[in-house]
Amino acid sequence: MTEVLTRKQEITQAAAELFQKKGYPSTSMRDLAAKVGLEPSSIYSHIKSKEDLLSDICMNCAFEFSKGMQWVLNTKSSPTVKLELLIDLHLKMAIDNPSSVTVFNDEWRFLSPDVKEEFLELRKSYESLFKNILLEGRESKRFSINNVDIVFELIIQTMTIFYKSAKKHPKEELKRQVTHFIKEAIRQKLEVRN
Amino acid sequence: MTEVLTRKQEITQAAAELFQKKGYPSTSMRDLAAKVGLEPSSIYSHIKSKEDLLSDICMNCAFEFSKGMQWVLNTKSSPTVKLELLIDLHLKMAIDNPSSVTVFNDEWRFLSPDVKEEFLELRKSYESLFKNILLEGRESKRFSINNVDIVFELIIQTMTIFYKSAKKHPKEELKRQVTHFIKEAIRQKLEVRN
DNA sequence: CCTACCGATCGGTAGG
DNA sequence: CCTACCGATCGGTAGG
Repeated sequence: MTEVLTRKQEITQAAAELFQKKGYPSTSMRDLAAKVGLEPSSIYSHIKSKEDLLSDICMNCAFEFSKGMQWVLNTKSSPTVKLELLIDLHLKMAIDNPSSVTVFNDEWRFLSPDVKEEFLELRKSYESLFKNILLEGRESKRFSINNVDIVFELIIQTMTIFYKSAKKHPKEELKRQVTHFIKEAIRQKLEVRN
Repeated sequence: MTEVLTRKQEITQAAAELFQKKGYPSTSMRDLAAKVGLEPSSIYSHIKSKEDLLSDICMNCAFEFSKGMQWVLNTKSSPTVKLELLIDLHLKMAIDNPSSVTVFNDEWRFLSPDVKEEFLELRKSYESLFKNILLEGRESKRFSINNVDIVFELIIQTMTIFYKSAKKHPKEELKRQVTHFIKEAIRQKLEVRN
């Protein structure tokens, strides 16, 4: 039973690596078969379609991010700490499964319409919860944020460095620099009274 | 004579829009032909190959960025002003030709090996000049930058918001927010003497 | 998990 | 700029 899961997971993992390297549309099932040492048609004993592989990878990441967000919210910590925990979450996702997260980020537009709709709903919910933390931080005078939508996107883009450069820099260094960069960018300057 | 150029440019522009929307590998010459109102084979009266379209788009952007960098360096202004001008440059590129810049950023990996090599050389040179400005700012105590390589990548990633969100926000608002975000992120905190 | 095979689509050419 | 067409490759199925 674990044997079946393992085989399918092995294929899915190999697919994630190929989708990352070559992109989803130009990865062929023959590429994938060669990578896992099977004949092309044999792949279909384990998975339903090429489309399903992409769905599995993207939706899995989406759920992991949602779960991570719930965990962060449950800590009931300050906006500053929540933001730090979210940076950790994005780093952890990138370190644990770099291929899947890259595919999740760059190849989701090739999802079939149905799955894409579900995917975008999850993402929208995640974005909304993230922005709430930024708003909370602004209202409590911890963050200096003029336009929450723009700053949210800036933070998200900033964190993509985790999987675009994960190999080039040590994990802890990356975490320190990114956290510092983001926190300084939105730091509330206290007025100095003379 | 301008007629010839115009027709080719029209096709290249249409290609950029399709490559952006569907990705290079899954854009077919039949898609492109339909978009410009020709039969598939007629495209080849104006361009040499699908590959050449991608090369034109990517290399053109690369040269424009290089030219922009030279212009900025020639101002011989302070690192702070140079950084602001580079942010303007990235914004201007994204506004003037959003499709091409997106393709330049996301689809260059599909360039043929020869062109890719040339492309990466141009990019490496651009990165090097950009980092020099950051170093200059750090040495003159204007920027607080711990790891130049990481901060460079953070800034570049930050600026991708220009073409990922150009439609969602007014240009001037985007420029103000992004410039503020980056400058605060690397701002040198002056020590306060009591 | 394999052999054999399918219809569809691809980038591109010949010839006018 | 079009008609006609090519070989290659695609995702996937039938049948065992």
